[in-house]
Amino acid sequence: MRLTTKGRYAVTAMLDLALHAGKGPISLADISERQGISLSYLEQLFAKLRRSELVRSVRGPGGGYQLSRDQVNINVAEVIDAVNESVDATGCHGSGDCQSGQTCLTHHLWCDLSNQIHAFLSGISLLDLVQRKDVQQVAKRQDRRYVEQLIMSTGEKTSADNKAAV
Amino acid sequence: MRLTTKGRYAVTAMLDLALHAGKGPISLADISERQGISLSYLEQLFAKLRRSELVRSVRGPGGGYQLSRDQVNINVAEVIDAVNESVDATGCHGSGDCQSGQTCLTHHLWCDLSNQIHAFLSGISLLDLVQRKDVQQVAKRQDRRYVEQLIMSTGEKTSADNKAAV
DNA sequence: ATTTAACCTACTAAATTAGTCGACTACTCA
DNA sequence: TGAGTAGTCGACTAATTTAGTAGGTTAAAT
Repeated sequence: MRLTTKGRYAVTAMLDLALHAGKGPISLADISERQGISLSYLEQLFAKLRRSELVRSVRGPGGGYQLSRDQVNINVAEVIDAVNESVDATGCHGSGDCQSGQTCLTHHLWCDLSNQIHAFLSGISLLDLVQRKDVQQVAKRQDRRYVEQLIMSTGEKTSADNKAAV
Repeated sequence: MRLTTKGRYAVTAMLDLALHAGKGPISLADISERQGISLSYLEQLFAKLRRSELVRSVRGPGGGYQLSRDQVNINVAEVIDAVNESVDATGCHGSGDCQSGQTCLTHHLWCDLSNQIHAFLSGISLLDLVQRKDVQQVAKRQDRRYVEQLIMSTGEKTSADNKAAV
């Protein structure tokens, strides 16, 4: 079982998408900015998320990504699975041939744990997360920071060319 | 959070110790043989288990390791913590400074998951495992194999004094 | 004294993570 | 039509961790 920044980044990015849903496609550059994840790394993760049909992409200017399903129908376990190839805690991926073809002493323990974790994570949808108070607070802080940054940079570049107000 | 062979090996080895308790100290060579874990690697793991005071060692011939506490008072989470430095699922180790000093969007989610996993694993003692049917069956198979191997090797040595076979 | 087995340190190969870089393609808008 | 935006793709890299090796030292039993 591995639960590293990879899976965490994926869930965070998907949650960012969920939080900004209904405003058209969200670019990876925006997510990168808001969540502090490198753009190129996000590209890799979203390639997998797209293959798992969790997101849809729109190319060209104004393009980006959108959730391909309703927020209530995407759970955290799916997202992690998509980038991490499973939250399995066994070494034999559940097959039971852990010790030279036979089950090891603790095989069933890890199976139980895997089920436990999977049950927990698959019981949490993106909608659940979006509705959490702590998530909303952090999102608010991030959006504020994001807009400030935008004004700063556009102010420096061109004073008139101001396309995004939010 | 990492749950790899490292933590699994540690739990397996501790369970082996629990299963063969009351027969004096168990050598790492025996555990290595029965559980298919490299001796040198076991040494590293047991150095940590000893530092965490989960096992006591006896040096010299007939020496080995013993559980330092009653089986019912050692749980799986402790064992993993001892070798793995925690089953924490957050990237910030619970401190909440995940995104440049502030909590990231999904911080609380990973805290919840960590608690969930910890609660599950700390609720399982070595005694619980020893009493499980599936564990007893695997242990029986391993002991049988171990005795067979022992007879084989001693029989070959005394007859022709050749130490390398199998 | 010899053997056994814990103890300790340092090294290594392989895998994985977390990224970078550069080129290319699809699309929009002026 | 062409400039610019943003996804797509593949290859490459640095750092970290895992899993395991190797070699020696120390304590105890016979």
